[in-house]
Amino acid sequence: MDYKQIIAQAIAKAADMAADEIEAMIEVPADTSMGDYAFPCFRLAKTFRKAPPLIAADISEKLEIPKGISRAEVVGAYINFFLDNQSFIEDVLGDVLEKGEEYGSADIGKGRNVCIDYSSINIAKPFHIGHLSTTVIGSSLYKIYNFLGFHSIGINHLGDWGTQFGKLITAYKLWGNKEDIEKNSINAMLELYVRFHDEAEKDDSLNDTARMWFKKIEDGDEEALSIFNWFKELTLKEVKIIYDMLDVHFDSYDGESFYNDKMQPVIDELNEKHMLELSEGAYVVRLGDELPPCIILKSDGATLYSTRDLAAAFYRKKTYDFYKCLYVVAYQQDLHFKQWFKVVELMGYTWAKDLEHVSFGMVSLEGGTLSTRKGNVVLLQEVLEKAVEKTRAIIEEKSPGLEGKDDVAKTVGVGAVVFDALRTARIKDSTFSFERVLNFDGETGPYVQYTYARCQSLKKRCDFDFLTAEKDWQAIDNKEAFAVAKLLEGFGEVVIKACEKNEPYFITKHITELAKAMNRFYFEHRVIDDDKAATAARLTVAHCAGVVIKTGLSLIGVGAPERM
RNA sequence: GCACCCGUAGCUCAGUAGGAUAGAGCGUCCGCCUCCUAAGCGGAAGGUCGCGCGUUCGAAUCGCGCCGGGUGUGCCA
Repeated sequence: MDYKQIIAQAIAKAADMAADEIEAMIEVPADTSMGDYAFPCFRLAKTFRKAPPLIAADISEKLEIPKGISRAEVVGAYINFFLDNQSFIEDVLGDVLEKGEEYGSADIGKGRNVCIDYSSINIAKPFHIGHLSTTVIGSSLYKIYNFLGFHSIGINHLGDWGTQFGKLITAYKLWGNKEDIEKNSINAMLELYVRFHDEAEKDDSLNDTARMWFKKIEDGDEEALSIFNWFKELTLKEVKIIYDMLDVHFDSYDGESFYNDKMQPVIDELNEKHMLELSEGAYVVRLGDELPPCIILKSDGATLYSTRDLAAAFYRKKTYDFYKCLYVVAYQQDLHFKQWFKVVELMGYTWAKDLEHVSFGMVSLEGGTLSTRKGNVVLLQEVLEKAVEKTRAIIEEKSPGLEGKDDVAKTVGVGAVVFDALRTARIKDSTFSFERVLNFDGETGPYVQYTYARCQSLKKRCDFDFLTAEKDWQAIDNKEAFAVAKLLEGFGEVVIKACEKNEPYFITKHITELAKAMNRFYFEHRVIDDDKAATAARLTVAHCAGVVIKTGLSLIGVGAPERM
């Protein structure tokens, strides 16, 4: 089934060259009218001392057309290869039928653990659209790695440490009340936090009180800890609602507080290795001319996030013996990760190369940057609710008789938001817009889901078992079915590429293309008619497209409704 | 100042281990439901691939230099 390889062998034989060398030169033409595979002869000009078009003609003449290829055609310096459409379609569909939802999966990660640090929310802070990227990218990677045989470990590295919690307790003791917090949860905490900052500007002694409360947390004071843990519990409870909506899961919630007692051994080791240097009152590790030094201990002796990240990395290596450890964190922290990765390397650990910062771009609002404290935020829950609401309205308009409207509205609405967040390369900045997220036309989540529902609907309309029925493959010997088959065939490679580059959008793009091809097929060819064998063949196309669309959607964390 | 990232159609983006006339969606305009879901399909218009020089048979893609935007740049995370 590896056509590239088959073609390479044939060319190699004709040109008397090494097959692997040839294979690396074979490409896929941008335009399918120029074939399915192409071999450019430009680079052979030097070795053969002939003009490229002549070389192409010579090779073509000696070429034995391999099985599965219908013809080879010389165009200028290119030899273009055309697949035998019918046998190709049959092969691919057969493969999808056989493997089902496993189609595209692999076992390249067998026995390997991959830690994925994503979402990593802050306690007592609302979940806004700025947290969407890390959450859905991380969650998608979690699924992609699992699909390829790895064992993913999802880690929500909670932001549950720091003086802000001293501030929060101070504010709570002064102005808060239990009922309000229980009732309004994060909103109430945020209000207290904002009020603290307002009041502290007038009365600096509040900051001292806050430091005192944080010290109490550190010292394990019972009252301080109980308030702190209560805040933590309420925050997680509220955020869990969003994670459930998004179908996002974690295997660990070990965050900053968890590593509080695990930093000293790292500091000791740095000391033993004579890597710590006292500089301007702080202890730092020098990283050479390329990078600024990494601060390990502040001049007051306190630790920093680098220290905590180091401790966490050692803990994860020891606990999970990871093959890779990914950090799905915005690009603002590029330097920070480069620095402490370098520290691990300088400590002599070769696994430093397995640490990877999966960075992504910023989300801003039309009115400027996001700021929790200034109230310039769009809450994710609000976005999801609006999307579901809008979907609900569309359903009432287009399919008023639909069963399970609420479930479908949820799957489609939430899917639209997630799909939108995973539609481009991670690194791109984006400006959040309700207009775009709530547009369900064109290359969107609902479009792909709609195509899936269409495929399912076709199957329901068929009154015999098309899977076991005899099929007339000639009925799908057309360019639309061929286009679907090619995209089905390319799916596995795309998943691997998405994994290698940690880019879920490769999958988003591919299933969008597949949906387009499927819709074209649907439009051009009546699927169900009186000819049973032909109907069975055409339904197989729809069925296989549906299988792969569903798998693809699930890998980016989007559901596939059976009808919509 | 220095480092990193980005710059492709009105907008949002693909395409960047060099390859054949630079692609898609949105928006705009024009068509297609007595027929399997029109959240669909087809078509039109729309581009000095930020600019210049270089490497190459060939550059949106590689190198150098600019310009524009973003991020970061020692005790926040």
